[in-house]
Amino acid sequence: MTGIDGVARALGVSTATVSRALRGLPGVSAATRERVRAAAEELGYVPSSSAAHLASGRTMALGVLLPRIDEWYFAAALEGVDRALRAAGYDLVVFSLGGSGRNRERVFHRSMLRKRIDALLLMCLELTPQELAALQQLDYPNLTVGGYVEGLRNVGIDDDAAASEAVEHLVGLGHRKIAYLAGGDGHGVHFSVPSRREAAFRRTMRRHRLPVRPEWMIFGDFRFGAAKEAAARLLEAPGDRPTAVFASSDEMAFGVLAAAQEHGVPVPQELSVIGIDDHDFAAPLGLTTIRQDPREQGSFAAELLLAELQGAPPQPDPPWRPHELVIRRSTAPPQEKF
Amino acid sequence: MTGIDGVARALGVSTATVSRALRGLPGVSAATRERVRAAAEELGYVPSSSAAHLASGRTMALGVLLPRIDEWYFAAALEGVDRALRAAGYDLVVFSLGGSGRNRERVFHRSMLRKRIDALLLMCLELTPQELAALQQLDYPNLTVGGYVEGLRNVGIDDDAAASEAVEHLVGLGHRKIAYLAGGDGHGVHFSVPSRREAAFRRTMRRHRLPVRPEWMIFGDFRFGAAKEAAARLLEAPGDRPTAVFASSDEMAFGVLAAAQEHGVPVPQELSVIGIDDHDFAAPLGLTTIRQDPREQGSFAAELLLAELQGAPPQPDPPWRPHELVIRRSTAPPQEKF
DNA sequence: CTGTTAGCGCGTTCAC
DNA sequence: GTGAACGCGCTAACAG
Repeated sequence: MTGIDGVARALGVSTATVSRALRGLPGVSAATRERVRAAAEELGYVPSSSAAHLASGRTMALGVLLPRIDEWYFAAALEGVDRALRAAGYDLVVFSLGGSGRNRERVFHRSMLRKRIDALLLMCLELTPQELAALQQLDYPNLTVGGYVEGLRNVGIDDDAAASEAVEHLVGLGHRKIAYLAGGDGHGVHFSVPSRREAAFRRTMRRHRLPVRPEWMIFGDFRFGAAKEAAARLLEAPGDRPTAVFASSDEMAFGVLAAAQEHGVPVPQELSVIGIDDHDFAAPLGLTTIRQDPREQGSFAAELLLAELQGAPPQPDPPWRPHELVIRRSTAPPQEKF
Repeated sequence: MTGIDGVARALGVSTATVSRALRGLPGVSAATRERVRAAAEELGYVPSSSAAHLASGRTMALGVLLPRIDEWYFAAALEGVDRALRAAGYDLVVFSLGGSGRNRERVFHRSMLRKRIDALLLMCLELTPQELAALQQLDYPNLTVGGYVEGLRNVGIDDDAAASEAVEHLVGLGHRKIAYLAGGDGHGVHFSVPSRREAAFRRTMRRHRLPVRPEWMIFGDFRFGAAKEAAARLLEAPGDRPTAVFASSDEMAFGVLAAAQEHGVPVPQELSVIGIDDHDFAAPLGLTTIRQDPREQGSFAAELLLAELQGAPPQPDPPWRPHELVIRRSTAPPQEKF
């Protein structure tokens, strides 16, 4: 709990010298620097981030605002962010909306504004105009990851292309009767990814002159349980059945697989299933999917922000992060039934 | 970006009055208080947490140190912590070891020590004696959640009892040939939960005079893929086959279900499966399990720490958090084969 | 290469 | 009920 002057006094040098030595700034002889390091180590001295912030204007911390932590994409992206920050000596401050829109106001008008962070990452959120204004007023360097906000730069995959490639894969296999399993709005926290993917689905279907049947547009809220139930209803419905389902997330695709299994519908013989994500379970379950890498996206976004904090010119338009079709056992040509 | 004196000047009062009014301290007339509030709102004033920290000694932030963010238990517990903190106006600083032991040293000797937090939560970690000493020296109020560290208080379920009840359930159904699927050490970050559960398994088996067969003690590293492969090897092995598997986490139990399905082993007729967690997928998949609630555990732990920060006497020994057997479709009496 | 000094923006005594 | 002044622990600008 020693302060900087404790170290300084112990060595008979000034606090400025200690500060410079410890931060690797020039203007300190190698000998002094070593003595300072040793003394700091000895005394267990670590600078106070608050005092350093006050004096320097930098908090050495980055904030992440997200809808909730306990969801595959968010947790993985957060891990990626943290990895990048660690490498740069930054700390991570997390603001979760906790799955409800309730405390948005509080977050935007209290926590975030307490000058605890140097930059802000928004994860998969849509903002109201007021919130956007509040954000711009703070003028932290900021970035969106995995979502689109008008007027903010975004890091993530090209959801249009990704969804479109999924459909192309199915169509290429010969499918014409394709159902779409839509994701939700993040438990009360609207975001724009689901609508992009759905729009891409519709567009691609239209391009191939394939019908988009309303009863085959089902909703799974990005969750296993809900997706399984929706898929079960789809499979139980009388009349025509789709030969393929495009689930707009892997977790929902798993729900489709579970429903198909319970209904005795063999995959891929009678039903092809494709997802988006390449969730950890996808490979062992043999799910064909469009892979994305949230950890990489988080790291990439954090590094972009860190570079700007270190004076790099803001990159106006970050490149799409890669996605890739991974073909496994859950998709195959449709089996004609006469 | 106005400071406290901006507000003070705008009203012709002193900064002390502004500070008192905004924090709800006594000694301010209702009228002045309201004028201050209005002006602060108007000017968009929010106190700097760093300055407040320096002046008051409190950061109004809590730190969480965990092995990695992107795992079911950790992410959910973190969400619970965040919920409790939000309610109390605290911020959350996350230190992830990122799945490797590499940066432990850095975390313990730099980040954590930068006086950014008022208290620290350790999630599922084991500490070296040196680390424990470093921690005690910091003398933050601290707590372990979901893991056991000698000398620190722990919040979590009674893993002994939980694992034991799982075995009792199987034994009660008539199973005598029970395999155990062990979890790993958190990707290089040792922790003590796996060994507790395994010990409880062995003890309970012994109590019932049931054999613990080495070839039925398999390892799944707490992950779906690894668990599925281990279970597949178990099912393929020549000779006797267990009638039940106790997986020490739900995610691993899912791996067993997947392997059983691929090998045409019907669950629960020829194989009963039980897990621990009550993961989101457990109900839709019909998995019998021992439920725990990591969100609640996180909230509970955070509230304990917050109470102590507000002067409550430290609770020496937090009560076990509840767990509960949830019986679903994956367990049944063994089917005798003659 | 090193030391001195002046704040950073607040909370907190004391006075009044 | 209110204000003036001090200091939290550090960095940055300037002197030497």
